Amino acid sequence: MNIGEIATRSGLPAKTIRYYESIGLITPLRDTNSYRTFRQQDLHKLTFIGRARALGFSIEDCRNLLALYEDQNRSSADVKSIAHNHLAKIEQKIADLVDMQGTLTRLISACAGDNRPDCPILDSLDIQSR
Amino acid sequence: MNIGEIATRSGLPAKTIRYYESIGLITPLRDTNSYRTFRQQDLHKLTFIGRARALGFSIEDCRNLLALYEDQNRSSADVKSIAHNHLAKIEQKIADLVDMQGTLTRLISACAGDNRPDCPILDSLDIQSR
DNA sequence: ACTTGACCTTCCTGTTGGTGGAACCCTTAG
DNA sequence: CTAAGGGTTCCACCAACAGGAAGGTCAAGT
Repeated sequence: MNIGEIATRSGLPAKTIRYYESIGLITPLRDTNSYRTFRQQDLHKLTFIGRARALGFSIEDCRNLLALYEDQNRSSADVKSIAHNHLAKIEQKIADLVDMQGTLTRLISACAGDNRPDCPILDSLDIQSR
Repeated sequence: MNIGEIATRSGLPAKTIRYYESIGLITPLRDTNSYRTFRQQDLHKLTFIGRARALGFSIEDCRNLLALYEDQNRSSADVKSIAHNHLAKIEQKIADLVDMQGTLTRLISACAGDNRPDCPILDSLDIQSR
């Protein structure tokens, strides 16, 4: 398999796949013409990474998850731990964003949104108003 | 005011303030010794930017909000529009994160988290399982 | 006058996870 | 023979800073 085909099959852009190779996530073989040659296991890994990334895992998390994935002697506790830490970060992000959402929603609904300059949104950002 | 003092007063790191100058958000004066000299209006702007950033606005949004803030002939509709677009992005992010949260929560609770290798988290990332 | 320490300066690098483009090579069909 | 559509490397860029090196400046204490 050349990079174009594996890109289609894995759903990842060829650029991304080259990048993943450059950071050592995958190690495709090379043909005599210097083209990358991907095996089934590479497709496997790339699909795995694509799914993990879709769940928001960082590249470093993906690297660790891949290592566990390939380690038949792994403990599921290690996987769970990575996932748990990741979930905690996501929940923190959600909390932060929901805070912003609340404030913005309030400000937006208080703003007339017409051609006059008065604006509670700007007021709340201005030091004067506090 | 030197950079240290305005950093304390604005709550922003000196590094960040220098960065904001480098991208043209603020334009402090310079003393003869080449030290930056900040006026009250600079503190004002930095505080404004800090609050906008805390609401998740991008630097470019901040730039536009600052311009509107200083434009006495602004229309509040323009401010509201920026805020509205930003809110939409935040809500999209929340939705994405909540999706991840749901999937992760399900997977984590299905994972034993013991010293055995079997792991539904890895299974769900593996192509085999679909 | 000298030193010490706390400021300040610029410049360069690294972060995360890629994307875009240039310049060039390889292969195959018409 | 040439053109299209692969592939290759390398370099630059994005956001929004943070860290650190190397050096200039200032104020206080001795």
